[in-house]
Formats: sequence, structure tokens, C-alpha cells
Amino acid sequence: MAEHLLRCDSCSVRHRAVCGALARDEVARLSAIAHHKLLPPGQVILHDNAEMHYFANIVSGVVKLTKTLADGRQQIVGLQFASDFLGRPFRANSPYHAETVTDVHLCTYDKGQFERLVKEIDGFEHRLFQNTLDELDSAREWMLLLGRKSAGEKVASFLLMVARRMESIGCKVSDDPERPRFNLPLSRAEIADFLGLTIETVSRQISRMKVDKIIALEGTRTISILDMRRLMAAMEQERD
Amino acid sequence: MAEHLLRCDSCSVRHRAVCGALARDEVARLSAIAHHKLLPPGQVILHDNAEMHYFANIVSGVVKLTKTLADGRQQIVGLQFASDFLGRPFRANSPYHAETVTDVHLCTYDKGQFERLVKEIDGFEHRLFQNTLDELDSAREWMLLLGRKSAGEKVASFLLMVARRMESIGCKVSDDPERPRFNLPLSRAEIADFLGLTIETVSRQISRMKVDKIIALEGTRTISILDMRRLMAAMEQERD
DNA sequence: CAAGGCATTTGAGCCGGATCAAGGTGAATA
DNA sequence: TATTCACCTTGATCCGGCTCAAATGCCTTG
Repeated sequence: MAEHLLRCDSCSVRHRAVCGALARDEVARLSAIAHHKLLPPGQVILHDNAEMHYFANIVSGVVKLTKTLADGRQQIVGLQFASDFLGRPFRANSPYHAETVTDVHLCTYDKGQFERLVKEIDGFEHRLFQNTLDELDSAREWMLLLGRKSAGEKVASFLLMVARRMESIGCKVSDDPERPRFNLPLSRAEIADFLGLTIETVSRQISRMKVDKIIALEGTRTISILDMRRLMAAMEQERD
Repeated sequence: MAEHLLRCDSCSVRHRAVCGALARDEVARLSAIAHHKLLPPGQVILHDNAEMHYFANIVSGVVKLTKTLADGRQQIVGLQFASDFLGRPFRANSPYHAETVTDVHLCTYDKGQFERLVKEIDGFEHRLFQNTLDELDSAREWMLLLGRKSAGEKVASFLLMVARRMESIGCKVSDDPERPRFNLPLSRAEIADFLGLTIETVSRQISRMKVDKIIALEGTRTISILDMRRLMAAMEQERD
């Protein structure tokens, strides 16, 4: 398997960012049990329902969680970026398939050691809990999108979500907050699986936005948002 | 407002079922701070983003969580049955609209008192956390349904989900495990909002299943599953 | 630079589910 | 019993997004 195992000895700063809100000595305790892995794109991290023997923080890169029907139809049910957790505390297995989308830098912990730390460090489980509530909120927002939005609204919502996410982890290419520019981490096929559409429909919607001068493309992955106002209007807002 | 407030003095048994896995004295502490409310169908429990000043367990009945777009398109993003929790621990507000679907018997707790108890009772927060992980799992299963299943598969999945849920809370009408019979808690319009379909499509799919002798209807709300095997086949299974 | 291979775009036609429009049904009220 | 009203069913038509097919663009390798 093409993955490197590195001892994690001096990445406190990184852990600080990743785990957030932990005291300095607690971060040190996490670092002590951490290993680092560098994974290429398309690497399976977790097969459906397989036992997960470790936890991880994403240090950089993007991971997708997918579910698949017997005949192959697939839906992405979660996208994890830098600083997100992978794995389910105190659960043996996970009903998803997890796979790297880009190069991914993981900081992993042995499951048993991690769970012991969670119990020992006051407020750590509370923090993981709040994290999970956030994931639940975004899953439900996604349900609204999947069930009720048109193709154009879906793609607009997706672009804005990625823009916001890339911004928050400092991966945007340009600096102008009114005209964000960034690399799409997903292929058209992955965007389709994310939005419950086909590749062709995604492509057509993106082309139309290009014609309408709402966005601009360089190559196929680098997107500039030219008109934030119209892009947000295309998304269709949630009621207050 | 047509709701009754009752002092909750001797409902330990019910709490035991509802909160699960709590010791007898801990259940007693919960009972001490609980009040009961009886709500009719169609009662709003929580407006979008409004502050929630209490927690609750559902003792009986069904509650729906919805999200709505500016133009009125609506999606049900959660269905809560007896023994489910309502409210978000340690969060001021909730980005959903919550509303009773049937007559609902709630057992409510003042937010502050409840959160104090959660901190004091060892393992209580852990339990709530595990609960939330389960909700996240079912939200993601629902994303697969919304994004990738056909109308027929959606309706079949829905009927099976309700059958399972009614069974587990002891609300089924018949006893034959091979031929469950139960009352649908949702109207056609609500089923449509649940599945990301229109009323008409839901109605047509149900009619077709009736013609195909997969189910039988008495009136409009009471359903018997005649052929469990074919209903499960119609659902399209998830890949292992 | 050419050749190959994959991802993306674009086009044509079709179909599943939405929309629009009547009817039907059943419980509540008079 | 008749009336009403909300909910549900059924039919006819339409259209957004899917399917199938081909062309184009882009990166990799020789």
C-alpha cells in the first residue's frame, strides 16, 4: 500500500488547529499517540461496514463519504476537509465508504488509545459531540437540497459551499473576498454524486454559469466566482 | 394554546423506556424536573432558528422536523417517534422547524436543569452523543434515498421504515410479523415532503402497489403489507 | 510533436415525475 | 339526510434532467 507512516513528534501547532480548544498539555498527549499518513487520491480509507481500527484528523486534503445501492448508483453523503474528524467514537464500524479525493495528510490515532484520551480529557467528548451535531445540521441542509432544489440551484449551492470551505481552511487561490478563486477538489462525476445528478447535467449547469458570466473557469478545475450576488440568488435561500 | 401542563410525578417506568440505560435513582432525578404536555396534531413545537428553552422526550406520537425554501418548497429532514429526544443539548437554537404530526405526549425538561443533570449523571452525555450518531446515520441513509432512488423505491423504503418504527414502539395493529398492519402517521402531502416527491406521485405509487397486491389499504391511513418480500425487493437494497 | 487515454463538453431524443385539472371519498357539521 | 371541506385519487399534458452518442480538450508518454 502506497502510504507512509511517520512518527508524529512535533506537530503540536497543527494539532492545536485541528482539535481546537484543547489545552497545551492535552494537545501534547494527543501528539504522543499520533501517527501521520500521506495518502494519494482514490485511496479507500474505510470500506462499508468494515471495522475501523483508528481515528484520524484530516490535516490537509479532502475525503468523501459515500453510500452505494446494489446496482451501483452512488451518493456522496459527506465531504470532510482539513480539521475534520474521521471515525466514529466508541463505535466499532461505520455504515459508509470513505475515500480520499485529493492527496490527503491524515493524523491518525489508535482507536483504543484515542478513546482512553477522550475519557480522560475533560470536555473532549463534549467537543466531539458538538462536532457531530454540526455534521447532522449540514446533512439535513443537504437533504433539503437533494429533495427540493433544481439542478441549477444544486450546482450554485455546491460552488458556494466549496468556496466557503476552501476559504475557511485557507485554500483559496485569490485574495479578493468578492471574487473568490479556488481549485475544485471534486471531478464532475464526484460533483454529480454529491448533488444527486448526472455528469452531463452538472457540466451543462456549469457551462451556463460561464456563459452568464457568473463564474469563470481556467482549465477544468480552477473556478473564479465573478458575480457573488447572482450566484447566491441562483442558489435559492432557505426561509429565515 | 391548547396544551396541558401536568406535573410528572410517577412516570419512572416510562422514563426508563424513554431515556434508556439510566439507573433507577437517575431516572428519579429526571422525573423530578419533568413536566408533561399533550399536544394536538399540527402544533408547532419550534420555529426555525427560534431559541429552544426546553428539552423533551416523546412519550407517544410523531414529530416532524422540516426545512423550507423561500418560495415554500419544503423538505422533512427528520421524523421523531416515541422515545426520541427533541432539542439540542448545549445549543441555544435549532435550524429546523418542529411540528407535531399526530397527537403527541411530550415529557419536557427545563433546559438549564436538564443540562445540569446531563453533566452530573455519569455517561448521560455519552448516551446523547450515541443517539446523535444514530440520527446522523439515518440522515445519510435518507440522502442516498433522496439523491438516487426512484419514486417507487422511495415509497417502498418509506413504508418499510415506518413499519419497522411502528413495530419497535409497539404501535402496529396486527401481530403477524410477516404481514404487518399499521396506521400511517403521515398524510400524503407529508409523505411527499419526506421523500422529495409530489402528492400525486406518492398517491400513484401507493395505488400501484395496491394493484400489485404488495400492500392493502383500509381507508387511507391503515396499511397492511401483504408481500414483504416483494416490498423489500422494490426498495432496492444498499450495497452490503 | 504525435498518439493515446481520460475527463469534460455538447447535442438529440426520451422518459419519469411535475403540473394542471377534474373527480371521488369520508368525516364533521348542520 | 344534506352540506361542506379536506384529503386523496386519477387523467392528460408538459418539461427538466436522464440517456445515449459523438466531439473536444487536456494531460501523459514515447
